[in-house]
Amino acid sequence: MDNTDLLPIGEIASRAGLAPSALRYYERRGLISAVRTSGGQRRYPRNMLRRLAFIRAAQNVGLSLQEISTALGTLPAQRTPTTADWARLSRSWRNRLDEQIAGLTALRDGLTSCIGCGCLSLRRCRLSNPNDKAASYGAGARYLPHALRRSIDAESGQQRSRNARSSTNGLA
Amino acid sequence: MDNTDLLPIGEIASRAGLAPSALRYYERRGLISAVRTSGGQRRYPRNMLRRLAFIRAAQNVGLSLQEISTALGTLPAQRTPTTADWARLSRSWRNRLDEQIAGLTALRDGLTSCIGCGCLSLRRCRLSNPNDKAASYGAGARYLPHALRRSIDAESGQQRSRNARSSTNGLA
DNA sequence: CCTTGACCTGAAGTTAGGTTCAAGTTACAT
DNA sequence: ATGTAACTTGAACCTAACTTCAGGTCAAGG
Repeated sequence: MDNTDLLPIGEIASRAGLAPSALRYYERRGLISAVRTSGGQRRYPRNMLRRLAFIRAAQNVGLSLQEISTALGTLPAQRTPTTADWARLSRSWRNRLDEQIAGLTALRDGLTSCIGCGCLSLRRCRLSNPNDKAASYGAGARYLPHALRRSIDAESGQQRSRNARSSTNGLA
Repeated sequence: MDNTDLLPIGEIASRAGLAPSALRYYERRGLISAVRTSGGQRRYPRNMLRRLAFIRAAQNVGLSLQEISTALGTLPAQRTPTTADWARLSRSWRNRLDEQIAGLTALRDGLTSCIGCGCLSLRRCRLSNPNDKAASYGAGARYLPHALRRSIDAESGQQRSRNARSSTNGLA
């Protein structure tokens, strides 16, 4: 029951439902660490499973490894995190999930009315472009979860350079 | 009002809220096409905006370009798609969104109870690994939208090759 | 005619989150 | 002592959905 039992990477990976390569990758990214045997092999304490579980749960909520890394950084450095520590970290997920759910619900409802009226991609449709006015579209999409969002006000920007304002009409 | 007014790529892109490079990319992927001027420049009819709106809406629902491409392939080849055509395509999105919403809701509710009991990553938590048994985790995750899912039963597989069965216990 | 902004192509680069490979080393059961 | 499964590393590769770049062409106003 003492934590002197250290597990090799394959064992930990298997129990966490991850590939060993993923654990090495996480280590490179600074999300986890391991002690080493004299021969250089990684050994993990059992509570690493908690950390890995947290990482997976966070990913499922839609957080990037970057965000997860930041969150993990707020854990106490020298003592083993308590359940309260983990709970604190996961508390903020709720809002995120609420937002995601709200966004998808809005999208669904918009879609439903579109199907009802057959207006998809015609004027007055929340899901799509008005007939001739640019990009007022996407009103619903703003509520979408980050991982689901594409091409709307993303930092990879779709009309940020030249040709943003083309000619006949602007951004409406 | 006749569709002899053909728009250049910058114009169409701007109105659709996309980058010209995205349109060229879609063309390479076979999602759209364009007529060309004698000089080889692309010209798009106005109703291309519908198609682009569809593509964006579909992406927002979480479909990949591959899936969208398949869907577009079911449109009538020689006539201009009607609103009914577009509505048919988008009808199936509803189920998808319903599933996504249900999945996120389940995840949120699981999270809420986890926060309540402080059990995150301990036994009996729907969001995380049981203390010592591998990967029964993910039950909730299966309901997650494709774009949000990672590392659970994805085709990029996390323990599919060797070391799937490590030692002390299997997949539970 | 001439300028200039928009357009063309193919190839390469980008980000995220890993996986796969090659070549070599370690750990442990027998 | 030894066989072999599991481990090590760095580098290259992977998918998706694009963007960026280089080098060159087109279109339209004046």
